[in-house]
Amino acid sequence: MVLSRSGPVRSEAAHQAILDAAVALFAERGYDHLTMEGIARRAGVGKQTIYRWWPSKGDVLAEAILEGRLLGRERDLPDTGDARRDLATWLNGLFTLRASADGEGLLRSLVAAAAGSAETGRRLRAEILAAPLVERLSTAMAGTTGPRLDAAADALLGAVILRALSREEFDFDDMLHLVDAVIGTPTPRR
Amino acid sequence: MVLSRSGPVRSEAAHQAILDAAVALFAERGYDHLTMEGIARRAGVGKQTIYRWWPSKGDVLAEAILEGRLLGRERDLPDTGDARRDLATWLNGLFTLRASADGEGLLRSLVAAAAGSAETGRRLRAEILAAPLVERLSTAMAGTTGPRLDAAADALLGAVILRALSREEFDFDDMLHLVDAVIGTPTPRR
Amino acid sequence: MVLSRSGPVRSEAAHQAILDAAVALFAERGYDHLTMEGIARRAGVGKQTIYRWWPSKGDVLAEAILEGRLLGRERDLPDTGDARRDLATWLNGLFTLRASADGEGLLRSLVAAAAGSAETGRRLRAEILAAPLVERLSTAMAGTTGPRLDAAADALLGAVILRALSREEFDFDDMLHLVDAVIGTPTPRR
Amino acid sequence: MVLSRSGPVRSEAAHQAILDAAVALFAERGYDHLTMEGIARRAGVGKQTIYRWWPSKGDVLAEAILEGRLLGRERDLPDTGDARRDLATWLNGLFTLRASADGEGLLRSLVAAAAGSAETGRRLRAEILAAPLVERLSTAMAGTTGPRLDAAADALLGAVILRALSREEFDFDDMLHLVDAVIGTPTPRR
DNA sequence: GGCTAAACGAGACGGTACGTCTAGTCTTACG
DNA sequence: CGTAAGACTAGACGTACCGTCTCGTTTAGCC
Repeated sequence: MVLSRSGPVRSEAAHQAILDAAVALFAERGYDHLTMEGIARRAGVGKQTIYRWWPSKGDVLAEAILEGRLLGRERDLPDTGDARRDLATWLNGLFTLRASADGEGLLRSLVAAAAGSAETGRRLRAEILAAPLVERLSTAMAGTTGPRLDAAADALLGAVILRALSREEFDFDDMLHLVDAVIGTPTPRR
Repeated sequence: MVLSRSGPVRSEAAHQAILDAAVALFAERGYDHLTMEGIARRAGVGKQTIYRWWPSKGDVLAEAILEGRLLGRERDLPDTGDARRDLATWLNGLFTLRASADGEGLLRSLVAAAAGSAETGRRLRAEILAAPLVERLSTAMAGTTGPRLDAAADALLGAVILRALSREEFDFDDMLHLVDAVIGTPTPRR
Repeated sequence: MVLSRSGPVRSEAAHQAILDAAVALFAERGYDHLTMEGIARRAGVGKQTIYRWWPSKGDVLAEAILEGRLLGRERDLPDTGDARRDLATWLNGLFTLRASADGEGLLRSLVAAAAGSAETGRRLRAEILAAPLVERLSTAMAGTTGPRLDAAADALLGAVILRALSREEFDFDDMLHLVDAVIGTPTPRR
Repeated sequence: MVLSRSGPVRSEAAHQAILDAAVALFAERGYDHLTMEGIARRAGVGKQTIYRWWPSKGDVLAEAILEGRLLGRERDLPDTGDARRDLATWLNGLFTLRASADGEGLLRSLVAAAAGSAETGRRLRAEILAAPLVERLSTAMAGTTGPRLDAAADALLGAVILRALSREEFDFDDMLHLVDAVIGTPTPRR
């Protein structure tokens, strides 16, 4: 028999409003302009209601990512039959993502969030690398599995992150080189 | 002929004290506990003296990195003749770096700094990847050069960064798999 | 016969627990650290149960005063035959009352309560001045009655309150002077 | 020679703006609706600027009283030659003071402030009782001085405070009785 | 050697956000 | 339907830093 306490239950409306607000503000202004106070204001919610359920802004964001509110469609890998180009396209898409307002890269903001919040960090890797990427990569690498496959996935995503952090320009060809370096294309041109 | 103004010149003592303080505080408490006010206090310097020469705390840190005050010795690649193991050792060292005080990873703090400051971002990639790594990698990859070589270097460092952000445990073997995935060791033993 | 309503009736246990808690917290920490939340917590009672029966913390306190839970014994006037000294002793006792915890004067806390709550204000004067003081004063003032007697009582108690608010030190002699000033002792020796 | 520190000096504009704001808000809404945040907002000042110079809202108010911004003119005693009536008039004026907005008595608010802040408490007694009252009282009491005179002054002001706290109605005649009780008018009528 | 001007330490300023606390209302499940 | 529990919106608390702006003091070159 369960020792269930009485009393009101978590408000789903507030829960959703908070996630909505967090995602909207994150997309508009980036991670370090994201504030608990701002989220509460936008969501029409008391600050305490946020602190009651999440310890930090990073964790609010982490839940939003998990629910696919951030990076929702960007995780879809194209499938043209050419895995090499598909991967490069997907990586380029990730690299190119912009937050609408001031052009601050969304990926860079996501990295800032990950650096500041353990939960977001865990999810950044887990969610983005999820099934589709690893699967396609496995095929492209002739059935490689296990730690070696994971390493390859980390290498691809990590390289894109590093490049986003560096603020340099990279184009589609650069992403192709990256894919080649990782899936080990036999004769790299040039 | 120079139109030289009169008056005192930049105080080298203050300059060094600021960098020292910034590095010390960064190592002790990580990037997001690093504050301009704290640096000024520790350095025994007026805040204005910092703002006069650097626009943000990220840029103070960037200069410290450039001068090798951060990651000084960690950038040295061991040379045992086995490039594969040397690279894995070096990557593992980078991954393992801890800030002394509260165990927050130094690499993760560095990433936070890079996410917040363009200058630090530029240098994170440029300084760490500098000559030694790329050179050794080139040898290990049978003379590969150009964008493909850069891609390989990005992949290695990026993967380590991603793994640091994820807060998961990775050991030396995992780093070996990573190196294998990138330099394309022919027959990876599982 | 009374048309009695159905359903549960006011819980006497809760009622008493609330008053007990309020008195205890008031004595420990003074009026402005007294909170509805704290009372509810200490009494093991829902906040709503308090709000259902009292509009403010001041009114909870007011009821406690009425029931003699606060200032219970302090209202007893000594009776040595010397009304002048008896009154001074009683006033001095009132002035000297301390809340146990941090030494904040109980009388001062009571005044804070009275300033914040009409009900407490009413009772502060009515309960403390009640019968014994006025009666003794009447005797001491040779049978004075009516508004003049009330004024004298107000003067005595008010002066003590004012002195408590001022945080200055007053001793027994000062209280004697006060009594003399009000009951009009013929030749005050300096 | 004074060891004076360098650096900016206290802003007189901010200082005055804060006192102005505090007085205005106090008069409008009473002591317990007075907030540091509200003062800062109204004064156009950062909260820290208030906390830098005063430990609590009570102390801000205390300074305002000292400067005569509160109770400025109310401290003037009329002088018609009839000390008894002059005193009653003055006491009645004090009792009758209203804060404009919601009718909460100003004197009661002042008492709340005094109960909460040592500095305000000290000044409530010291400033209001200052010279004029004591002097007039001395005359009215046939040259009485010293502790007995102080006691009489405390009795008058204290009684008015107590009456303000009690929320009962008192009229001019009641104040006359009070004065009579204290200055010892020989034959109190009725 | 006096003058000018910038760099310095110190730190006050108007602000924003923090994370905590309490107010008073509302919701749920129990008895 | 009164209750214990506690979630809700609202907003004040006092603190920490932000980046800017004085202050007076301390150096340089320059006349």
